[in-house]
Amino acid sequence: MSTPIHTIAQLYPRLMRAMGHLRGAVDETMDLTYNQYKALLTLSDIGPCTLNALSRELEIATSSASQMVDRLVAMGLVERTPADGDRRSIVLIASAQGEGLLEKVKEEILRRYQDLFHHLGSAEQANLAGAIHTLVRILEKAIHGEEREK
Amino acid sequence: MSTPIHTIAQLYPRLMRAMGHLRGAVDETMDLTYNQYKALLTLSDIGPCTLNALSRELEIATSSASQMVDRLVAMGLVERTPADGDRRSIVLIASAQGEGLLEKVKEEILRRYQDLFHHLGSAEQANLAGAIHTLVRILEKAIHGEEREK
DNA sequence: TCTAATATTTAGACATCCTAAATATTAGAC
DNA sequence: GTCTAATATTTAGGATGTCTAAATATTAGA
Repeated sequence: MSTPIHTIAQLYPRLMRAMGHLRGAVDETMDLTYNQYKALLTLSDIGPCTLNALSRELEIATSSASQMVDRLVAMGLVERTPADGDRRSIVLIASAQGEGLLEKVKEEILRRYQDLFHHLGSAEQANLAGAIHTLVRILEKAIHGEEREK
Repeated sequence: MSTPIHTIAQLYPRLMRAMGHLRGAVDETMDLTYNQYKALLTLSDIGPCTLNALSRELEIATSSASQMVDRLVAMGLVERTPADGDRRSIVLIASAQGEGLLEKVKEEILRRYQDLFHHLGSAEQANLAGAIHTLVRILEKAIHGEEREK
């Protein structure tokens, strides 16, 4: 038996390692840990939100998100303000400094990828970009479908 | 400017999140942490090796690998034996139990992926498998090229 | 108004990672 | 041949990131 799903499961370990290298390229470009980068980026992407919403998006416990935000606030990258309307809630936003850092990291990632991929011919670069695009599109579709089922 | 590399850098956050879901599917299928799974799988893939070789492969400090191996040995999944020839070295191998666990996890990942992807048509499943295959092939080529430069 | 639900934080525990230092062994200069 | 430098691993101490459970504060609803 060799369905596409078998192929995917079989490729998973190699995919995992290859992605590790791609992530390593990101790690090297910043002072943040990868999880801090992920949290800041998520916050910037989804915009002002509560701690609850952020923890749901990151798929971690609310208490973990609380501590993560503690560190980001201490670094001046995120701001905590009380929500008006519900005094239990707080509103989180990426600070101007946080947004600036994300911008800088984005540029550095680009430079790092140019180093990593400059050996590939332009056809292979285009194939890679196409494969990533396809992967993201289909995975997002599958994940979205799964979430609706719950 | 919009080269393929720009596209890749731009897609990176979405790729990271989508891959997170794929990894989540793995996490749920086992009692090991993800890092323990990764270490065990790597050990199984590269075969008997020293701690140094394993830490290089996992791209973590040797001392971190030492602790990781401590836990895997305590669980009976890995065996530490003194290397003959160089008494400073040890040889690590995945135990029969460790290999058995990897086999079981592989089957469970397959089941999990069948759930995750069953909504997609077979054409989309084939596209996804193709994209992953392309991604792995090209990333491994780029990484290999980079390592040679060092 | 009192109880239950919701939003966040705090506490305690474990895994993972790091750097630096300790230990043991081997290799190489001389 | 011996002494020093390099190598392989472990141990120690510290930071982050995660969890569950419990504490606190506030809101919603019977």
